[in-house]
Amino acid sequence: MAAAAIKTAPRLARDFFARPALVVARELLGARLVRIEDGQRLGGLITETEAYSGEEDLGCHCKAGRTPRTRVMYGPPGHAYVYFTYGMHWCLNFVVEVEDYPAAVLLRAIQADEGISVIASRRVGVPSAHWTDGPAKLSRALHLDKAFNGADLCAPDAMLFLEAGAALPDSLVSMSPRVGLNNVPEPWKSNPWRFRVLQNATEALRAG
DNA sequence: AGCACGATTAACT
DNA sequence: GTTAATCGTGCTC
Repeated sequence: MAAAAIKTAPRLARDFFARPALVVARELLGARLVRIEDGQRLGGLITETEAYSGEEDLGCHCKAGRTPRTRVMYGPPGHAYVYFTYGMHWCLNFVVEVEDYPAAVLLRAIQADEGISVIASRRVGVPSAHWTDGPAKLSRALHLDKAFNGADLCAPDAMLFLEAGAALPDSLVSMSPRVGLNNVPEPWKSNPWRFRVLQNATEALRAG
């Protein structure tokens, strides 16, 4: 797809994020993630998210309460929470709900369509279908790391932000348990707080 | 100071 | 299906 065919849309503002994590996670599907690097737009349409909300959610990092790592999740909504895991991976979240209540939406996959040549250079040897189909993969593709932890997504000069997309009907969305919570007790392990755009719908998104 | 584990990925068998 | 890579984080001693 030619870059010229991509239309910019209104940015998602703070009030979009200041809602329950489950609502934000669902509505982010179809929205556009944009990261400005060296004056160039990198990004794509969001196809998979997960919701994490509250200290009582034992799948959430904030089950440990306020710590140096979780500090930004207790801050105001509309900021990035970027954490490091497995000794080598960065994962991007968006802080949601209200200040002093820890909640975030994990970005698990995007359909990249801007800055493709830059993304390709970071994913040498990997088929394009797998460039950004995992939380750590998309962070690597867009060069997102701890430098973005706490970044305000709603600032006028933000280098990382979201743009509104077309609303997706429920028929194109699947809900399932969150990934990677194998040692987390029920019911949090099985709560269907993972949201995905169905495969065939992803193709439709790509076509526009 | 030491330890076990992790909101993952890629490369195996 | 299994497992190594690799180190920050939060917990225990």
